[in-house]
Amino acid sequence: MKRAKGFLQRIIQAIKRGPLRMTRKRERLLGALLAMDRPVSAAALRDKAGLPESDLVTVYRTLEAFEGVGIIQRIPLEESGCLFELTEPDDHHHHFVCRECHRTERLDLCLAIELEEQARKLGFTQINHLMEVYGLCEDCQPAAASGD
Amino acid sequence: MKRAKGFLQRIIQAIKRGPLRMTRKRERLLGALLAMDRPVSAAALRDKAGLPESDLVTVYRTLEAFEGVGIIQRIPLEESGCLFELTEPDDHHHHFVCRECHRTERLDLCLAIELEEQARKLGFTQINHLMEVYGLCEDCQPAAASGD
DNA sequence: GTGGATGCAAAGAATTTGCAACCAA
DNA sequence: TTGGTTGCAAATTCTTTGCATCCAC
Repeated sequence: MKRAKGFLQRIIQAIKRGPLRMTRKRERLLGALLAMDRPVSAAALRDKAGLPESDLVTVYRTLEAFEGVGIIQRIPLEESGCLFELTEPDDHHHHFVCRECHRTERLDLCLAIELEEQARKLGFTQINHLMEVYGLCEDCQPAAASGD
Repeated sequence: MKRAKGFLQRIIQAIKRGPLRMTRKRERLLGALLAMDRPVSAAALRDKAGLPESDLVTVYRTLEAFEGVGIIQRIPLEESGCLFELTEPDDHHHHFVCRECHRTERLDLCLAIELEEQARKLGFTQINHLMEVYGLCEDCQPAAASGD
């Protein structure tokens, strides 16, 4: 999943286009997101960015701000919580998520067109959809014991 | 969405088949679920069943038990929380959910086969998937004011 | 009688909010 | 200077847990 060259530039542009400001913390968070290049939880991101525990609030606020300019996508986990992924503004896609280690793989199957059509027929507007696949990845298989 | 005649009987059988017991509270909750015949939150179910506020714990425990025998399906909401729906044991389907009033409509489109195949290819096991469509239903449209 | 069910209180996780101090543009 | 950003503490929401008591089978 190597990023295109101008990715970071486009992201910074997207941020500065709005009323948002680029601060040192945001740079670090952005750097960490780019370095990891995979969806992470808010806490994991904070750690990777080298921010102290108390800064979880800043992480959430930053992610929310970034989500607002379309460069962060939120991936709900099966039970609770979610992961955040740095994406190009119009790159819609879903994921396979390991429910154990949270490793994710990109999923390029989507029913957006059909779902929105059906939803509109039912009278819905401002339609949005969610689709994620959960399972145990190769590294998290239960030790194949007796027969469980 | 009228239920088949023997629905309640099959449900009670499913419950008694396991180590579960039918108690007065469970009967009331089951009755409320049947009466509403649509997905509801734990709190709404408690109210509909006429149980006191303090019984939310019992509602959650009951729903968890029922989920275990396959007669309850959980529908995650867009932001947080979820709805619970009474279903026949093998009736897999998804939903359109109004993010405002939580009204839901059944969605009979599903990519289960494709998703599981792709997931297996990636080395995943114990695969599960989630797909829900959110929007504003007819009754919850924003008053079409100026141009917002 | 026995083991599952319930009541009450309290814990828990993830995320959000309020407000004063701070700093990027 | 100005208004977005951050720090700290605390609140919120939804859900789960512990444990003594209760009741269905």
